[in-house]
Amino acid sequence: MTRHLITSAIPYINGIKHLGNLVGSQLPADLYARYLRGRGNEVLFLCGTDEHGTPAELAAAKAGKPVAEYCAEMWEVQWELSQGFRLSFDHYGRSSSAQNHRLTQHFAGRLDTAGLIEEVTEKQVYSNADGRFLPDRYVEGTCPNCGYERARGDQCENCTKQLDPTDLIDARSAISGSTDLEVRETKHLHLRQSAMMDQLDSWISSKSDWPILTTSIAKKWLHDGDGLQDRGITRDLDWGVPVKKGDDDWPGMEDKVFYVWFDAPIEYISCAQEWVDAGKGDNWERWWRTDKGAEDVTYTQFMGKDNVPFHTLSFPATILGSGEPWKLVDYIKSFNYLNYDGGQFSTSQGRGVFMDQALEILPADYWRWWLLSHAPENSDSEFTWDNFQTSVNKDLADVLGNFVSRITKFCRSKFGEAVPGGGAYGAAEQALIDDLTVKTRAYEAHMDAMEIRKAAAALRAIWVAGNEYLQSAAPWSTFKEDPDSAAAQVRLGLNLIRFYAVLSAPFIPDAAATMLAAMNSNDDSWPDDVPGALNALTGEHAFSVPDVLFAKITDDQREDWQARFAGTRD
RNA sequence: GGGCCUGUAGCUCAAUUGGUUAGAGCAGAGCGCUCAUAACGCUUUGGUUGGGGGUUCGAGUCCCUCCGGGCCUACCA
Repeated sequence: MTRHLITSAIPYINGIKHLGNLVGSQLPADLYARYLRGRGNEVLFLCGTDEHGTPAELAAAKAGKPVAEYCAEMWEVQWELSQGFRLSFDHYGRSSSAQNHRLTQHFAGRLDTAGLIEEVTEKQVYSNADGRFLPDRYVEGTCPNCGYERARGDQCENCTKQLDPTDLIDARSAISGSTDLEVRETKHLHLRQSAMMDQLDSWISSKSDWPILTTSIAKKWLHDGDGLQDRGITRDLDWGVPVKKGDDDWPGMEDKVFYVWFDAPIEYISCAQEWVDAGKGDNWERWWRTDKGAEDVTYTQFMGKDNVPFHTLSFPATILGSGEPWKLVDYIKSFNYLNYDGGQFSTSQGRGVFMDQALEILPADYWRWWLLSHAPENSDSEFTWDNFQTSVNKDLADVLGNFVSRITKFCRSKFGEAVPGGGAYGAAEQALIDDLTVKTRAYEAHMDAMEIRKAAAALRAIWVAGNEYLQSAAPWSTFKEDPDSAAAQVRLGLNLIRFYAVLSAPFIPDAAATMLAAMNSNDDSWPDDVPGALNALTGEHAFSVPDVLFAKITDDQREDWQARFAGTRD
């Protein structure tokens, strides 16, 4: 048994996430957590909401609510949805928690003591009408290069020229449209990442087994131009972690907060404290402090590719720079994007399927199966309703669901609703058991390597093997001549259902629970011993015939949903 | 502009990292079965691996070039 700390990138607070967000971090993290728990490992799986920053304030303003209230409500919404998708977090925290405030301030103090914080006076655009400083991309205007009228202050998306907000002609606030802008001086703290470039570089270089997507992004930042740049870690905002050095005030930094990307990853640690404070655990340091028991922890992070720089560089710089023995990440699994029917999912345009809508139309298992078996691991992948309907109907309804249905119903009609005890496994049964042993080990190898699509294919092959066996054993024929042999065949079939329930639980937990319950069993131990697992249910053990596990998606439903989600939300 | 990823059968994806005749699932065709959600099983048709050139005994894999798709580019997060 080993100990695994798993975190998913924490989703931003300003709205309900779409399926692309879900499959990019939380869902695969959950798959891995469930798998490792299933195999008897000790797992701490943490996630939460990322609540600070300009978009949260704007979303709250749009909703007409104080930002704290808005975030609290959205946390509740996201939490409920995560439960709906059966995401098995040990704790779902908040980056706005008191624990995270304290720890963020603690890290800042340590970094300052280590000489890694620099105070820099810089010029930023201030909007008098909005009463706030504007991030570059919240300044809009006409591009001096191409004349595009909606260029942003950081870059013109029409001609891709890099811009400075002061370059824009007729600059205006993207928030209010006000042109009453001025450039003001403001003082900010910078994290001297440049001083840690070599240390980070050698650390990244030691991770030869990480996905190319992860290391190539990190190395690009490390080696591009003059190398890793210092980064501002404070902002002129109201909502966030107040700038302090540990418990002490930071002179000159009153009314400022830490930048969301400084405090958000720290929430991974704070979340473990929240977990303890919520009474769910009793020692968070043994997961996070290598001097207090975390030296044997394997830490895996899951995230979309857009989050990679913060997890490979900024957050490690924070941890290493503190000079304290915090646990560093051991493996980063990053994902490409899921596209929607020929384009991108779009939160702003409401294009695609969002988590709440998905659960309104189908149970979580359908989505989990499709999303995980099509996870965008090597390149962007694409959701289409045709593909979704076909995959779900074929894999879940026909291959797995129908298998459960045919064997339980056959047994009920010939032997009644108890495992028949007659006969004994013969050569054909042994061949199946041997085959399943090989296939199970292959499935485990893919799961261990976090090769999600391959694991899904391996699991499906395990389901298919059951149908192949039933077809060749043909207990409906055997029964006429030799009821005892048919009994053994059916007994193996029923054992397969329990076996499938255990193996499939990481992907489709609800169906797995239904299958296990139908087999009237609590034994969900991982089949390290496949022959033993396929002899677990013995004669006279009562079971029940479950309802249809997976109803098929009809053509009408598919067309309906395709039309409903093509345009804008609502 | 720069960097990275990517292009394989009608569709979604593999290919032990340069090694025999490029494989699966779905869709299509045929056969079988009748326990089952018109489900299952078996057989089978599909490929000039985006185009072109090069290195090599050997290239989907390495190099060059062109074409297409995507992401990132540090103040959105």
